This record gives sequence, structure tokens and C-alpha cells, in this order.
Amino acid sequence: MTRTPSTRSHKAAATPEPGGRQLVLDTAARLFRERGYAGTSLRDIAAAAGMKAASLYHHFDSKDAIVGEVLRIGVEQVSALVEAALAELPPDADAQTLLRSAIHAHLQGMHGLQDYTSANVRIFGQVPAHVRQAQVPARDAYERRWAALLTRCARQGGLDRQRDLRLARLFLIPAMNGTLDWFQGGAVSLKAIAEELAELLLHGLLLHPEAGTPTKEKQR
Amino acid sequence: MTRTPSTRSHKAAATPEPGGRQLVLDTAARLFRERGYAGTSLRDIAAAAGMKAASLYHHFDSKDAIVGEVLRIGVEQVSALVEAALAELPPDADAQTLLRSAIHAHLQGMHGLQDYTSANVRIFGQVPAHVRQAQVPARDAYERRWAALLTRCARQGGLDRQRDLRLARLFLIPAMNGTLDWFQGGAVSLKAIAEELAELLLHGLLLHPEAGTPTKEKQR
DNA sequence: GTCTATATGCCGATAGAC
DNA sequence: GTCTATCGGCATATAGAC
Repeated sequence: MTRTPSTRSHKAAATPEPGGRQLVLDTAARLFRERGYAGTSLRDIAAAAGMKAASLYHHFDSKDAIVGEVLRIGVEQVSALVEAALAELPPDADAQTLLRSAIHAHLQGMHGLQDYTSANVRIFGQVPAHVRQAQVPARDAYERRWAALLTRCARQGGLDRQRDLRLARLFLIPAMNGTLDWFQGGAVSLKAIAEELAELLLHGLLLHPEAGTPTKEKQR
Repeated sequence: MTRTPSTRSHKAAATPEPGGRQLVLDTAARLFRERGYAGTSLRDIAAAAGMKAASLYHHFDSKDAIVGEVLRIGVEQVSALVEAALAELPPDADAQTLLRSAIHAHLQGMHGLQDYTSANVRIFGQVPAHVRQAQVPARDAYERRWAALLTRCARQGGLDRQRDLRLARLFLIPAMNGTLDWFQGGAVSLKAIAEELAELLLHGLLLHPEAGTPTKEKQR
């Protein structure tokens, strides 16, 4: 990672204080997430960042350039979170552990402190076609990451070979992203939601006759 | 249902030919679905309907009134489709049949000839807050219909009582709606997708040891 | 029921001073 | 790097003729 030298900051922190370009991006991500793409004007972003609309053009060429960067960072962040979560697991982790960890990481990316990933999920369908098209490669790469994860689960053994892993992925990702529309940090935690989704994805709603009274009961 | 008398049509059909208000709604639903809420101007709707923007105000009070009606009809139509599909089933239909039929009906509502349901799914998150809020009761009623269906599946027996039916529903509906973003009528049919989703929801990805070589093998 | 003409306002973007 | 001022365009909505 290259670090942009700050002219008058004596602390070369790993997390540079948000000023200038970074402040614009953070503000834009938050407003896009809250109000959508068309509902967020450059005047809104500038006002929330403590400047005037014309000043934004010193940092970016256009509104599309801003939203494109926000979208790109959104995928980058959630992808890094999922990668880091999987890296902490042992190489022989079972399917249940793999899915629960990856799903939890994805949910954390959307409901965490930063707004880039949630903004991406929310406004991707609203941006102009050419902006959306520019983001397709990054999104495809992230989807391929999940496809690889499901394939790894299948290699790990135990998966029903009649199931269509592609369809499973196409169902899973919107199911995760949909939490943005209903999860408000209520009674159930994000971790519990991730666990339930992983459980549902692997075992389904039906009761398994052979697992009537397993040796280690799941505590909840 | 009240039938609006058409002035110069000799056929009082159950499906009145789209003219005037109905034509405006059909056109608006199609454009909203294709271009989103903010991406569809009243000029666009009027031009596609063969009139001028000012003429729209003879049929509706505002753009919000148009989009509100489109959203309402969208829920009404998909709800009627699901209800009709369930009404065709025997009272003792098993969970697999219930879910497959309901999911198929919901998918047909989104990918069928009419654009209201797909427009609803697409633009619901884009409309002004007060328009969205007015649609919440209709959406809630539809969600309750699915909650009742899952409860019926549980009463039918065989469902794991450890599973959270509310979470299952909150995962299922976005998984269905997400097909709008990837299904293009390719190799797999909508019916096959519905079947696979029902199968996944009930059985999960894991292989069931007790069902290794069942009496009737699923043909595919 | 549809039209022309227009009111009114916000949008993204630019010019140029400091 | 931020500002004031403004341009040109498109948005919703209205007035009033036909």
C-alpha cells in the first residue's frame, strides 16, 4: 500500500484523518447509502463535507467519477473482509464453518461502520448504465470468490451433488444483501443471522431423521 | 369489479383495451421497470404513451400518484398469482408442493408479460419516502401471506423446529426477487429455478445420508 | 381529453477570483 | 484548494385554448 504523504501532519498514521478527497468519498458513500443515487446531489455531498459544490471538482471530474469510486471501494472492502475471515480458518475447515464465517464477514461489511459496501448494494441498480458497466468486472470477481468457496465446500465432502451450486450462489447473495432492508440491530445479532443463514443453506428447513438427538446439541 | 364503459367499443371485454388511464399505467410500469424511478420522466411516459406530458395530469395528480398506483398494482398482481396457485393445490399438499408452487407463482409475476410486479421490486427502494411509506401496508400483507404459508408447511409436519421461519422468509423473498438481476430466460426455465429454490430451502445443500438411494430417483 | 406555452426550481458542470 | 457567480438543461407542474 502506498501512503499519500500529508503535508502538515506529523503523525503518519495508517488511517489518515479524513480530509479533502477522502472526506468527500466518505461523505458521498454515507449519503448515497441513505438517500440513493438520484436523491443525492453534488450540493448535498459538498454541504455535508463542509464545502461548496464547485470544490468537489478539484478532487473528482464528475459525479459519475465519485459514485464509481464509492462503488469500487465497496466491493474492495467486503471482498477483503471475507478473504480475511477465511484466512483465519484452518485449511480443513468444514462447510458449516466456511459458510458461517464468509456470510458473517459479508454481513459485517454491509452493516459495519463504513458505508461503502452498503452504498454499493443499495445504489448499484440506480446509477447510469455506463457507471454500472464499469463495475461489472469487480462484481464478477467477487461472485467468483463465492463460487470458489461453494466449490471448496463441495470438495470438503457431504454436499448433495444434485444441487446446483451456481443457483445456490445466486440465491445466497441477494439473501445476504436483503438484510439491509430489514435488519436494524434488534434482538438477534448479525452473527446469529449469519449462523441461521448458513444452517438453512446447508440443512434446509426440514428435520433430519438421522439427526434426531445428536451427540452435541446445538445451544441457543 | 366495476367496468369502465368505453365510449366507442362494441366489445365489453374483461380485458379492456389499454386507452387513457390504463395505457398510462401500463407504459409507466414498463418504463419504471426498465429505467428506474428517477430515470423515467413524465415526458418519457407521455411520449411512450403517445401523448404530451401535460395530458398525464388529466388522469393523475402527480408523478407520485402514478408511481404509487404502479406499486400498488404490482403487489396486488403477484399476490393474486400466488393465491391462485395455492388454491389449485389439495388441502393436504405437502411442504415441497406448497413452496414450489408459491415460489413459481412469485417468479412468474416478476418475469411475466406485465411489468407492475417487476417494477415494484426494482424501484421500491428509489421512490420518495412518503410514497414508499404508503406502500408498506400492502407489502406487509404480502409478507404475512408468506409467513402463513411457512407456518402451514410447519403444521404439515417434518420441519425442523429449531429453524427460524421469520428469518427463512426474510432470506427467501430477496432470493426470489434477485432473479430479476440475473435471469434472462436461458437454459434453465423459471419452473426449474422455482423447483431448485424450494428444494434448497427445504433440504439444503448437504447430502442426506438416509436418502442415499431413494425409491423414486429425481429425474433431471 | 389533449394540446401549446410557460412558470419555477434543482441539477451537473464551468469560469475565474483569491 | 475553496470560493462566488452563472450557464444550459431538464425536471414537475400549471394555465388556458381547442
